[in-house]
Amino acid sequence: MEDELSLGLIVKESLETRGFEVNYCQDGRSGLSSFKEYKPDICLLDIMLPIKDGFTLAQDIRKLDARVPIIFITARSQTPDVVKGFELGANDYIKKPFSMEELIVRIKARLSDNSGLIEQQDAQRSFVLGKYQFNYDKQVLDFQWKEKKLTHREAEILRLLCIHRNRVLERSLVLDKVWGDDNFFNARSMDVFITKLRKYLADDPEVEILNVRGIGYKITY
Amino acid sequence: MEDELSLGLIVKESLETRGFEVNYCQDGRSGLSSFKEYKPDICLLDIMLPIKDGFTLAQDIRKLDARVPIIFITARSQTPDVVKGFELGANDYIKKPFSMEELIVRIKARLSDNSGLIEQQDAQRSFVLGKYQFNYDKQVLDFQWKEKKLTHREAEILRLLCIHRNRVLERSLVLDKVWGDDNFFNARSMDVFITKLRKYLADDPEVEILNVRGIGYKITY
DNA sequence: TTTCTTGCTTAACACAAGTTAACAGAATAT
DNA sequence: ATATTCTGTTAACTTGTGTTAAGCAAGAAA
Repeated sequence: MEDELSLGLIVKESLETRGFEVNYCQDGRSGLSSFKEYKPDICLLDIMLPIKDGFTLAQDIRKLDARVPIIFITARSQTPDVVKGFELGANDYIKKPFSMEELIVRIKARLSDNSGLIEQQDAQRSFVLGKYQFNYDKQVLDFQWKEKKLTHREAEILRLLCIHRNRVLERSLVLDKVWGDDNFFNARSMDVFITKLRKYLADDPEVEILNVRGIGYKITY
Repeated sequence: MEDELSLGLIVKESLETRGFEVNYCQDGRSGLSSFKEYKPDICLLDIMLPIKDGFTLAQDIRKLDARVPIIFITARSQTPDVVKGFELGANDYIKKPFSMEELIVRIKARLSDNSGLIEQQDAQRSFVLGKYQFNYDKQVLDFQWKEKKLTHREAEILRLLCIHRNRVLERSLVLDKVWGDDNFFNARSMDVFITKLRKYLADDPEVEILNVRGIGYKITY
């Protein structure tokens, strides 16, 4: 959805070259009906559009979809315009002239915002360790019929180990992620947790938490 | 976290004038330790910082927290710098010179990205918890044929837990939202409510309220 | 070997949270 | 007006969790 025929077409074609599917409209009214029809993943709007301006279009789109990312791409670079853009629910505001590379990283940034929570859920939350089954959310470690309840700390450390299966997990990374502070005492505390986890995992000799002296730990299974 | 003493201070003071709480660091290393200590809602980084540059700092922060918004504010406006910034996980990239108004709307835009889903869920008033059905407005918890009436307090706490499903719900947040005051006695009172809720939810072992020592509770189902 | 460092293990400890019951005030019923 | 029930708070005691310390074991360096 762009104004100047030439620039709009250039953007459209550049994006298509990089694998984006683009719906290009030359005025605000057709922009809105195109939005309704195609339900795009993201909207790039100019402000100065014929028939219905970009600000109004953004408002209309927001009424239909509170979450779709809206980026203004416009020559109107005055602060009040930028502020208005954001206040109408835009997620970014790019001033002309701009480079295609910058436009693309900004598009990707806004696309990935919305998948943020999904990504988080993607982060693995359940693991099979040899004959054990570990569920991070429930904080339980199952072995055959018996179930061992883990504390939050235990579960966090075990999850970090599992995510780094067969690779070295640095002590400092665990300390920063779990304790938020890498100091001597927390490091000693972590030793204690490693001992506990090894005890819990002792029933299957295939599963081992190996030490990498001076660096960290590595789980193998 | 800024470089030029003067500009950084101006930004800090402008933001404070508008009610933001600002932690200003003059080099990358202190920026990182300040991040660990204060867990800010958003990070504004310059690229050219003494000791540890802003790109590296951004990477370090991303390792600790995959979701906190990071905005680069910098004089380095070349496209490759912008691209690098976004690739390291930045959420916006503002080029100097900029207006405070623009900075503020961009900060707000990034802050609201992350709270978007939470806000939306804040409105949720009815939940399915494993085999239970919980209606916040009616203050009832249904299990199969039987219906348990909840008190207002019980319903409020259960709702907060549900909204934060599989995430840790901080004690202080509950105390502030439900009691309006986070003190020792209210905290003990909250313990009693947690015990009650666990009893009510005991019929489905899939539903559990887990404790996270020193922080709060997490419901899983 | 000796010496130094790093990691392992156990136990004691402090404090956070769990449980139960008694209590007090408010709301409701008699 | 009085009794009863409901709701939330307070208290006392128990249990759970994470930290600290101390001694020992294993590796690396001298």
